[in-house]
Amino acid sequence: MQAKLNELFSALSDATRREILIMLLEDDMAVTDVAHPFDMSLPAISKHLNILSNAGLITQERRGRVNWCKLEPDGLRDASVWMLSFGQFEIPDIEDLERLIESHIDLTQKN
Amino acid sequence: MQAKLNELFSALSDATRREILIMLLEDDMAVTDVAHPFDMSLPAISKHLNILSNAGLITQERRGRVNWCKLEPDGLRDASVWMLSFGQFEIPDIEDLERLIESHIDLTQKN
DNA sequence: ATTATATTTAACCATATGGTTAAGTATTGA
DNA sequence: TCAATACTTAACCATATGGTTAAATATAAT
Repeated sequence: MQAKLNELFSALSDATRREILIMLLEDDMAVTDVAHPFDMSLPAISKHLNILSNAGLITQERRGRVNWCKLEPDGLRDASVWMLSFGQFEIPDIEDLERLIESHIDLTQKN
Repeated sequence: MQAKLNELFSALSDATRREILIMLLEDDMAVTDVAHPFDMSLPAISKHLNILSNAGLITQERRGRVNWCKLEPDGLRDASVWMLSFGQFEIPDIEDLERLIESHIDLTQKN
């Protein structure tokens, strides 16, 4: 359990990886397409995707030469259970939430 | 924002630090007392506490020679907002939640 | 004044992390 | 069959992380 949480929170602690997750909210993507918006080499992105896979946040399915990346919807569960059971955070301001959701949408549309 | 989230998730990615947070749910504690249950030097714990402070998860208040550590109730807010806005995790099984909360209680009582 | 307590700072170490480039491996298209 | 595409693997590098011990600092107690 602790090891799993370490992996999960650690995977979430990198901004590139969080952006990848948000991109995958829209749709499944090939590795090359995930890499496209980033100023970073393909192997670097490949590593990030492995980290997200190992944390259970995405799955990858190879079809031909394309490796399709998709969100694992249950991936955040353990982390969210921990945070809820910890129970010390405020119910977030609904406007914060809306602002952030919109910023995700801006992000996925600016490409 | 991204830097703040990096710091937050990164602070949460260590099991020692998560345990410290859970201990502080019970009550404010002096650094030495925080260190007590861990098989780790005092300077190591001191570093962990700094990381938690910088992430905004705890505050420290020096009174005399004792540095009192207390939970910062709003500390998890940004992280929880991000996770909620991401919105892809299941509402956790209520039994998972109860089991975990009890495990926190066990933890704080076994001392 | 001296000593004990509570904690931090400094210097160090091993391993982990996040990036790079270059080379390797399948698969697809011409 | 040959070349292009879509990756992954390997080797490397700089910096970060999480621990250590030893020394320094500040307060409290004797």
